[in-house]
Amino acid sequence: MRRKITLKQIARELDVSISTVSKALKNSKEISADTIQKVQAFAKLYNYRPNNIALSLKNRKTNTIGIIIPEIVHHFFSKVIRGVELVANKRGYNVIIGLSNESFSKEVINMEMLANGSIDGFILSMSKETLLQQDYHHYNETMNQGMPIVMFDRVVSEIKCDKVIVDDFNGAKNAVEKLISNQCKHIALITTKDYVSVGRLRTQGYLEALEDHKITPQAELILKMDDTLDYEVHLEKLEAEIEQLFKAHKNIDGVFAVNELYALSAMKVARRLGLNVPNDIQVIGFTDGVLSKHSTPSLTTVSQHAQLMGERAADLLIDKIENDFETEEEQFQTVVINTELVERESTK
Amino acid sequence: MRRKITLKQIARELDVSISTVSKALKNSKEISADTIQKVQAFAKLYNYRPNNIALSLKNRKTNTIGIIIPEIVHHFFSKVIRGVELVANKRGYNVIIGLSNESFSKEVINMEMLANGSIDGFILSMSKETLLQQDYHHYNETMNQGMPIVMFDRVVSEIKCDKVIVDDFNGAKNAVEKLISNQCKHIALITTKDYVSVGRLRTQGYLEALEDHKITPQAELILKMDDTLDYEVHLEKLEAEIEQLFKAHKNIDGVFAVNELYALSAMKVARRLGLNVPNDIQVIGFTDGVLSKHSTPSLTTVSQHAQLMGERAADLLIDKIENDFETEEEQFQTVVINTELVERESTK
DNA sequence: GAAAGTCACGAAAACGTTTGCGTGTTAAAA
DNA sequence: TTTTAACACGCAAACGTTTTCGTGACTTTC
Repeated sequence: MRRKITLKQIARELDVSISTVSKALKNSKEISADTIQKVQAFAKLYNYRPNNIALSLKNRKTNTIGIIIPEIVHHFFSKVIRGVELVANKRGYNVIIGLSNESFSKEVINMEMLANGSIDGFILSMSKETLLQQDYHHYNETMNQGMPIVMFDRVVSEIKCDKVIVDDFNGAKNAVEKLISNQCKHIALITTKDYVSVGRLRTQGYLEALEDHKITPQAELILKMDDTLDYEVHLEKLEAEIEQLFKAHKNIDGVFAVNELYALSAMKVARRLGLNVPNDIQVIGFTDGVLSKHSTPSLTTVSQHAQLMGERAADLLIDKIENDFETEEEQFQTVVINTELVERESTK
Repeated sequence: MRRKITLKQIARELDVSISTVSKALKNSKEISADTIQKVQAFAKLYNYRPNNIALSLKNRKTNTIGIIIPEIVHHFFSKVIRGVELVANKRGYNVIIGLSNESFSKEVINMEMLANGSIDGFILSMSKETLLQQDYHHYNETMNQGMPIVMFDRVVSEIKCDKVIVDDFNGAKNAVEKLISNQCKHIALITTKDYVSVGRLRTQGYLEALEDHKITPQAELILKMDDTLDYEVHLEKLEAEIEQLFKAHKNIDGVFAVNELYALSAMKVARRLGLNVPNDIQVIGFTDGVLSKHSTPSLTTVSQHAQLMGERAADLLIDKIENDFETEEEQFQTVVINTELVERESTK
């Protein structure tokens, strides 16, 4: 039950000074071979490891990055974390997580908790509440204190920082074009309200795909769900609305949904109405989730490469941290991750 | 771009000593009202916050807990993390994560990286490789250095520490009894090889349920999958084996699977063979996943209350950390989380 | 034999806190 | 006026490192 051994204790035992021990462990040539051997043997015996906290204080560098996300029980975010952890570890960093739970105040509190020396920089995705309130002061304050931030997925142009985003627009456009080339004539869109940037961009992609193919978008074919509440809660409401949509427009033969659950619900409702997927209706979702792969029929989706996003974000952040000799005139990058259409059984 | 302000800087600006500033901020009555007011105003203006690292060094306490898990892209583990984060945050702790990726060496490296002062204690679930190799030296070394460990889910009796586990045995037994009471006469089991303790316990629960009801277990109805490789990879092999099982034993009318994917595969194969779930075959899985809820038919499962496990583990760990005046004669607890049978459409 | 150089090590400062104790100034008590 | 007490503050150590610089003891050089 002995505590971890320190330089001071080694020094006392061996009757040398602390600095001698420190240097000996680093094979400094200031120290005689004899002493080096003696110190290293002793250190090994007692399994000496430098105290990270002391090092952090001395170097003013923690080798730890913070990641703030709205939710962790979510395939997209956990994949991002995996990516972050992967490169962080490879580059000698630890990862500390904070969950905002989609709440503005929890986001602020979490960031303040970590910003006071615990980490060297942030990777974060904005909470819905922050997006709604459009209050970004905490980001700017953090950056003003010299702490770099990399945002991913849910970003906002008002904040000047490095960003990693998915090409939502083209991802959506490609998906809808796929439906069009599969002979769909009446394509419905199931999306979120506009304040979530990704929802807006995906909607735009949908619209442009239609227009490019001389199809006039019909407002009645667009379902905008309010997802402020947890979407599992709104499942019934969602299904009811989709059912209404399908009944009112029996000619719908394609559906593009901006997330996995919406797409699955569409398939479920279709089945309930006696429609076959993909023969009567083809469905494409936008996600990195696990449901798509294992549903029946399995769902064609726009993959976001979440893990890659995490990796890129981590690299971006660590690069910035380690190039502290900043060119003063900050250069911020926005990395765009290309989506990929994964074709499964829900399309022809 | 000014760095965070420190006590020293405040002291210099206000022409007092560092200790005066420190005390003034704490409303010490050693300090005059005037000075307190002056210092606090200045500190507020510059948004002073004590440096966590310095505090950690001084107090020899980081207020951070480490969590080591085999995989994060997994509903069970991410729910556990959520639970841990919830109570950690509530009790003033941060959470730092390490992923072992089911590898022994990564587990060791991660733990060593964190054990050198970065955290006050560990919450962990063993990697499969560690379970296989049965090499537990790193756990014991960590604990010998005075760092408490709480294990969850994948535990092993050889390690003396606090534990949080699921009642795998009774969870499985109840599930199988449910099938029996639903008139199933020939119940198959799809499980993993025995080295994973949870798989073994669930298998035992299955066996005892049968025996309690005077049903003789048949070895041919038990499918033991090798899950050393990522199970998504083995999906095809899994389905093939299940198909073979179903074809060889056409009288199978119930299936108990030790995880979500096995259960889903069973349903899929059943459908392919023209069998109706739940009319011809009833299926129950063991999981906390999201697939069960959204599959068709939705899957009856044994819920593990993953988030609760995380919460209990965090409470246990923090209790131990804060009661450092340990009674020397260590008392370790094992908290058993009861499972719950969530009935959905895959059973009658 | 004196000057210069090498060797092996220690002292001390620094990172940013907290806190016990010492001390100079002023006000109250004798 | 002298003694005592209260007040308001500063000093210094401690947490565990790293690193610059200084220094005493030898060794070499001329």
